Amino acid sequence: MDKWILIDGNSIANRAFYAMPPLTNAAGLHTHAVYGFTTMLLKLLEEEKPTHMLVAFDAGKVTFRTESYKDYKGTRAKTPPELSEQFPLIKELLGAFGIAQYELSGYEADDIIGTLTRQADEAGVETLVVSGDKDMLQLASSHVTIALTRKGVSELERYAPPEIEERYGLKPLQIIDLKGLMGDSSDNIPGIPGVGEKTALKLLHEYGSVEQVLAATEQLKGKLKERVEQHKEDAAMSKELATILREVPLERGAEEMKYDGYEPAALADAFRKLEFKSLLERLELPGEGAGEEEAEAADLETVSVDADSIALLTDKLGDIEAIYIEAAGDNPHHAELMGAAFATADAVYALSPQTLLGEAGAPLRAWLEDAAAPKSGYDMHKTALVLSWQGIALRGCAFDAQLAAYLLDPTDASPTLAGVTRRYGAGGLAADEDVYGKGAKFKVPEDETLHPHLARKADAVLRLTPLLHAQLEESGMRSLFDDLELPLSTVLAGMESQGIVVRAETLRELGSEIEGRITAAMNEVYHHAGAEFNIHSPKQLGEVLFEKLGLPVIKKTKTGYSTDADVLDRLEPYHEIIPSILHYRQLTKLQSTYVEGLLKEIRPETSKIHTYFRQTIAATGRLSSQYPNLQNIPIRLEEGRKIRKAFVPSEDGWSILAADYSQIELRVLAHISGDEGLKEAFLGEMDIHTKTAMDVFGVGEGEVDANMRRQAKAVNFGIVYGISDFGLSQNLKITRKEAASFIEQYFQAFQGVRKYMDDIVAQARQDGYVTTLLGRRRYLPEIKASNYNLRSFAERTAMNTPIQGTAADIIKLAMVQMDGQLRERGLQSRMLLQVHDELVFEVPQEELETMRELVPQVMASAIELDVPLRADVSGGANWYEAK
DNA sequence: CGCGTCACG
DNA sequence: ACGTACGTGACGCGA
Repeated sequence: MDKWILIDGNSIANRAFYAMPPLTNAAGLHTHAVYGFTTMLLKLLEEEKPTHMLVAFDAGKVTFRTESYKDYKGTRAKTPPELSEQFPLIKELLGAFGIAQYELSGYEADDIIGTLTRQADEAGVETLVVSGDKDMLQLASSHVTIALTRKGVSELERYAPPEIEERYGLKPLQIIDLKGLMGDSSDNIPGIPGVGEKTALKLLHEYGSVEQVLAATEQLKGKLKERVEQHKEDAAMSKELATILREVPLERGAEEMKYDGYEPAALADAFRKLEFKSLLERLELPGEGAGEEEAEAADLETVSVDADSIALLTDKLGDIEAIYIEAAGDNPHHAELMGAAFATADAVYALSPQTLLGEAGAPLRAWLEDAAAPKSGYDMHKTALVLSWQGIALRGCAFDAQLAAYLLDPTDASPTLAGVTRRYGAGGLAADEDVYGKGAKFKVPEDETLHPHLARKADAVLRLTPLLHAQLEESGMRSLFDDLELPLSTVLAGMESQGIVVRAETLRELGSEIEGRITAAMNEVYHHAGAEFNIHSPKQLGEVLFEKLGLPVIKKTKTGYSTDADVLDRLEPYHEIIPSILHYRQLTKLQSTYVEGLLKEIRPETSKIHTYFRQTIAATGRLSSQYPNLQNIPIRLEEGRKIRKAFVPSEDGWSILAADYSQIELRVLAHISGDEGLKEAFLGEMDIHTKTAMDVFGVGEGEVDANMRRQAKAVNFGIVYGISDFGLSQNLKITRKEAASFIEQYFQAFQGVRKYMDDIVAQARQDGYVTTLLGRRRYLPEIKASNYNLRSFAERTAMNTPIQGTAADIIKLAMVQMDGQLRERGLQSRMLLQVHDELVFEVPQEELETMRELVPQVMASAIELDVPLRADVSGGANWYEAK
């Protein structure tokens, strides 16, 4: 039995374009419409198993419809360039799938499909028409089903005549009459003004067709009668325009639509070109990664060395340019060394951990520790940590391809080496997943497989190095890389290896205290609810609050009722259960994340926690912290803040010293905007929120009360985030109008800031990216999107990134300088943590005075701005007391 | 594994 | 008419 699928290519591409989040490939080409199209195709192929398939496209602007009605589709907005550039890609992709495509000058896709469905009807072939356009419903018949996209692209709603009857009370052909009466603004089909779907359906249920309605106008009444009489011609013409042509002179027949399945290799090539990694995985290609990469590697001499043959490598230490050291696991403090490869200009050597760590590996280890032996690598930060756990202190890092790739595009977090290699045109490299498997299937392969792969990776680093160097140069980020990020990676590795002592005993004491209070809060909740349930389950909690107790629904999420803290706050007046829930949530968060979570991370031998600061994650240039995250230890609420008591110095008699920048983001804003009022405020060391309150509320310093200052503080936050009246109104629980007036007042007072916000958005639109003070870039392709939400988001990002990113630049500078100072002065004090605007040290008694002076001085002078930078310092026996 | 929630700056 | 504050990471739930 044959089965045809006919797809309206233009309609589906449009749907995919607007339904999918934007996606660009390395070349900056948008690919999300192609992506959406592809997922839909894959799903259709799997579910429908068609024997014939065709995608029809509109051809050109002039069709027989524009000939009869020149305004046809006249109001339709021009296809955005982000979409039109994707049509060639879609057509190429269809080629790779082996799916027929067709377009015919003078006709639209739906006419081609209309003609084919007529043929299908005549031949009695089961057919599915896929489109986003309701007009297609007119083609439905006993053999033809119409699938319309719903929400996304892959979710289809099927309409055969019974479903159309049920939904509209109409026969398929009456869909044409429906549109004739109501028109379609997207195609600029007029219809009868004032007649919408409701009226049109009523008329059709009574009279049956446009013609019959027009013949019976005397029976109509009032305004409706007037309108129909006046627009008889429009209605007739509209019906004509809405009629899909079913007699197009097609030059192709069913034979050309035959679909025999796709060639996996051809499709994989297409996906690779489009950078559809997840789809590539879905294909599950047999022997993937073998073919071309091996051909590529054939020219490469891979020498697998062991303890007996290591001289082959150690004789050539001076020639090594690039290294690649592989470890299994994401957490470098726990990762197991898998192997290593060393690349010279003409050969690559690979070896196993036993060889590297054994007696024979000594010269190699000495070379790794030699600061005078420059080496290029990929993720040297992680490499340094993995090696440090093996007692090897990596030195002489001259280049890091991962770090370079991050600076070149910081929105691509932790790109894989295979991805970077492909993107910068340094030849093919198999993806790790294809060699190692992933998730539960992860397996370290035999050396025969592993060593050539590692060799190719080291070789890829070697070939990437000059390419990435050139790219950095071209983008003006050489100094950012050489003088800041690369040195910082070493500083970070040092901090992480050092670790911070966390007292398990203190955490356990806190934990048992919290435990009792959790039980109490839980019982209160159960008591008020009149039943026991899982409070952690938003689903169950929602049912209790909004169904059982009948509280008003404030906000919904995709999956049901929202029960977040904001909602609960608003529900507080309605029921006594609310404070108990909030308290329960607060306590369980403390217990699971901070007491139990941190306890799991303490190494029993040393009582230390070693976090992993990630340098290539945040799009703004900030660091992030994992395993565990030590950048979000509680402080705002006293109960949580006590967790900090467990963070203590690693030696007796030492202190914890913490220093944090005061208002660094607003000072950065004052500098880059050049706003006079803001600069003056900081030059005079005024309280910035009070100053803002004075200007926004137009009062004197003495008249600013706590509430005004609080509101002004929120305005300042808003300014840094890329303000919107809605966001501010939510935050302050005031009306949008009031928020808007605050913002207007702010911009009146700080006109330099307004100008900065306008200029930075304009600049982002012009250049496609924004930069920080040190030249860090972030690309914002969506700044030109036609979708309002995407564009607004990009605009706020354009305002925020230079501020947050410059603050990140500054504290990174301070860290590198601080590390230098500690060495130069031969101090024993150690830098342990960075929390975005704060640095944490452990300090021996005799250096306390020096450090209390040195740290804020280095932080404040890390860079010179038009306003002073200030850092406040504080010390104590633990992190809690250093406040 | 995605989602909702919440901890931090 | 629409839906928004910026940047992260970890936990528990439930499909």
